[in-house]
Amino acid sequence: MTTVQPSTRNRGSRRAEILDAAAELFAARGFHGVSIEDIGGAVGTSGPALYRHFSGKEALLSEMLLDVSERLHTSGARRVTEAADAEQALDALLSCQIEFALSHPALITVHDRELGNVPEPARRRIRRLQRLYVEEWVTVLSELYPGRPQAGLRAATHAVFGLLNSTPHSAGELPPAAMAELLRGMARAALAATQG
Amino acid sequence: MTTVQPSTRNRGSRRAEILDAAAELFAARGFHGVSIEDIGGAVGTSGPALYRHFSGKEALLSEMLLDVSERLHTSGARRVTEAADAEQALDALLSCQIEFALSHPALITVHDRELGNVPEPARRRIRRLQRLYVEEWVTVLSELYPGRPQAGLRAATHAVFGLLNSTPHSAGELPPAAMAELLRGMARAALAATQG
DNA sequence: CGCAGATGTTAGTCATTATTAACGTTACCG
DNA sequence: CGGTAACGTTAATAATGACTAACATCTGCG
Repeated sequence: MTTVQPSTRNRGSRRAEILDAAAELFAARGFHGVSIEDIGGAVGTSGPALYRHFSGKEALLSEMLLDVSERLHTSGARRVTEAADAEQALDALLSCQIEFALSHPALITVHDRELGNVPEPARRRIRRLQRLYVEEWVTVLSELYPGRPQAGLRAATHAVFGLLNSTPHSAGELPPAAMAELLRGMARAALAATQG
Repeated sequence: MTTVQPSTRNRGSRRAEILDAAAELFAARGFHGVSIEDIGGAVGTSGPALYRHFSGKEALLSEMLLDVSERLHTSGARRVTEAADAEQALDALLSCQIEFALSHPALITVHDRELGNVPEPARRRIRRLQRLYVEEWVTVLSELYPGRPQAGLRAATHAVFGLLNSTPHSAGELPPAAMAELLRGMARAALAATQG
């Protein structure tokens, strides 16, 4: 009855659709709280159809987190090299992170909750990308606030991530643009306060 | 063989022990990623022994989250009423939250991840306590920074929670006292930057 | 002593769930 | 046309896991 033209569809669009749906579900109920059947249902197919696109549930999660880590890291890195000075570099990092957090809250949520469920080959790669991303921030901050110990800057970076990623918890309190400006201002001030 | 004196034990100490172990496990692997068997194993008994202390897995989680919400809310409320002015009240709130986050990272983690798995009678109570706690912050902030819209202050409060609760992610980067001071300074600055 | 209560244990039970198997269908390509 | 690749479907299968039942044990108290 409902005949959707299958092969006219964009190549790989199905994979993306599944990843999106899974991200929402994982964010809402946690990796183990979501069944393959749930994910299938969310994209209109039922259950085992997923195995035509992913080798398993863990592989799906792995790909999702790997993609997020890569996007954050590479877009951050690119914008930093384009920046004229440390001040602008920090602005670029803040923009990237805020834009991502506001437009993909589910991905952000899953990204910092579910690493523990990623199996080992991929886990290491994701960790490495996360570490590199943090180091981008620390490098910029070191240049901007010289003389402050790296350990403190690293902790401050994590704290700012926590601040920026709070977005999913305050869903809809403010319009996105206002939220973005609020977060940027708070993050900048928090980082500047890094030294007592 | 290994005979531990059972009834000489502190009354209710077993419950607390179980709650502690469960908090660690839930924080590490998520509610659905932990089995009753796992929790039992973590306290030296095996599996169904838990049902002597809790009516089920969900009840265990409910009690855990209810307790956290209550402790945050009531200790915050008490210290706020003791404060001489809004400035001191904010300091008190910051102290409570930071102390709690640093000393019970697992509880903090579970508290803001697993509300969705709490069944309905308790869910509502926890939500109410959380809302009240946020309102304590917003009230103090309104007094401290008059003229700023409540919606912005609410969003800022959530953002500061995210900042302070980042503790589990930067485990051991800094000694606790230094971490506490760093977080306090960053949070204060972030809140002060609430207005553009 | 002998019972009560608190706390465990092991062996079911029953549902859920990831994954695989076996089997269509549809569209394009030679 | 005929075949093949992409994509789905509905049954198994096999494991896991929450919860219950039936059965100890041990302490303290009358």
